[in-house]
Amino acid sequence: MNKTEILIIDDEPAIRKLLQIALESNDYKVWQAATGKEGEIIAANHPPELIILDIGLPDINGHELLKEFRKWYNKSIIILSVQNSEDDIVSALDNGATDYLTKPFRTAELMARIRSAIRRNQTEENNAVILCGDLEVDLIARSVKLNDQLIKLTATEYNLLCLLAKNEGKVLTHQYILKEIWGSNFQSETQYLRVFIAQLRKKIEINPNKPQHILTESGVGYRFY
Amino acid sequence: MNKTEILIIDDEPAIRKLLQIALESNDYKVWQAATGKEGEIIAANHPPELIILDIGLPDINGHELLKEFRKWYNKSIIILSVQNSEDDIVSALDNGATDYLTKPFRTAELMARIRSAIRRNQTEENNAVILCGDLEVDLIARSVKLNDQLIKLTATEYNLLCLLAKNEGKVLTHQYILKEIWGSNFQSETQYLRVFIAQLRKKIEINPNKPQHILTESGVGYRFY
DNA sequence: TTCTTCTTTATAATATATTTATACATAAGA
DNA sequence: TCTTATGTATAAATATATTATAAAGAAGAA
Repeated sequence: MNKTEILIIDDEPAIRKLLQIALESNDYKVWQAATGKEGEIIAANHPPELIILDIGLPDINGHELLKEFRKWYNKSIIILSVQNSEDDIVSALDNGATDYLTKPFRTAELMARIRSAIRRNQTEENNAVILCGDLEVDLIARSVKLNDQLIKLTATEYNLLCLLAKNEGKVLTHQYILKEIWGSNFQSETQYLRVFIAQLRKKIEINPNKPQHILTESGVGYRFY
Repeated sequence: MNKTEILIIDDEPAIRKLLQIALESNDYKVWQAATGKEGEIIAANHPPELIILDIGLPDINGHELLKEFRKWYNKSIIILSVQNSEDDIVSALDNGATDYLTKPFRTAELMARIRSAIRRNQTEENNAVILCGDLEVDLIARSVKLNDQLIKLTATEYNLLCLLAKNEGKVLTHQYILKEIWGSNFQSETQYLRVFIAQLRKKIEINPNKPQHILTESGVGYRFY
């Protein structure tokens, strides 16, 4: 079982330490950043399930940083602040903050608000197990079952299937899939995708010639059911 | 445009009035209940986008009521309370409350928290579907349904239908459609358009000879309903 | 190292979509 | 009524996309 990752962005070492201890004892994996810049880098490299952001950072205005995050990061962001001004709170919430707590905060309350925020992240899309007819994809165990029979997939095959399964019913374009699985330099390598789709079909379709799960949308991409 | 509906469950008439005025001036439709029982009935009959629940109701324990709601109601519930005890807050959040404010609250902050809670309810999927009688175009999934039956369209057919559906009721000229779908070098290829309109009609019209959705505006273009 | 497994590249066969062509239908004006 | 402009129906020809298959190359484990 992978631990849920949380990123703390706060310039006060004492607060970071306090949070770290509280979070780790609740079985979270903690990343820490003392500046906004550092926080952005860590978040980009290891997108966490939740960000705790101190609004009063030395290097960058917290409200601006929040807006920056919200351009690409859509999980929870809890704001910590010594400011208790209503304007600050309203502005942060309207810029997409999930919650806003003023320092000093009560640890148990913060933990409850963190649990609540993380719970809300878990929409069906990022569910732990995706069920689809005879097919079952367990995102935590990284296993795939067809009619309760374990199926062996290579890393690439698994990643591809996950991407499709997480977007059940949606057409994913070739370009999008290539970008997600191989990276943005591979967006024109449609052939890779074809080979791997064929391999996946051989493994997860009852009749690979008449696929039930991975459907072709000619000229556009693939769709999973 | 329908107003977003909010249900207030609070036994204090003064608070209800205060909230009603604040909410209505922010263009919400407000339902009110003075007891937990009443609140459950209203919520069941008119499921609101958000519930504001006073935890200290006379007829029923607020925490129990919250649990009851969470068995079937999965939109936002904001708790109001005179209690500022950490246990109360933690318990409410862990039982599925979206947020928790203590009375007296600051109106602007409450409004911001309401906006934030409602914003999170709105997944992209709810916004990107064009409904048109028996026809449904899902722009995210890139799928088209006729009477809830999935219809298979080619890339060009789909693009054409989208363009028409996005401009429901407007006449789109041949030239404009050709420019949008095929590019500006194809503005004189009226024949392409005719072929594809015919194909679309075959697929989305109950009776392609008497089209209900794609109407011909002779000499000008096409109009979608 | 050697063997195995996985990924990348390449090719022919097949399927699907788009374009082009032709015949027919309808309505408006001379 | 005939002509003309516009639209519909249909299908063949062409272009493009996809599948099936296999071999070459790369990476990893024994």
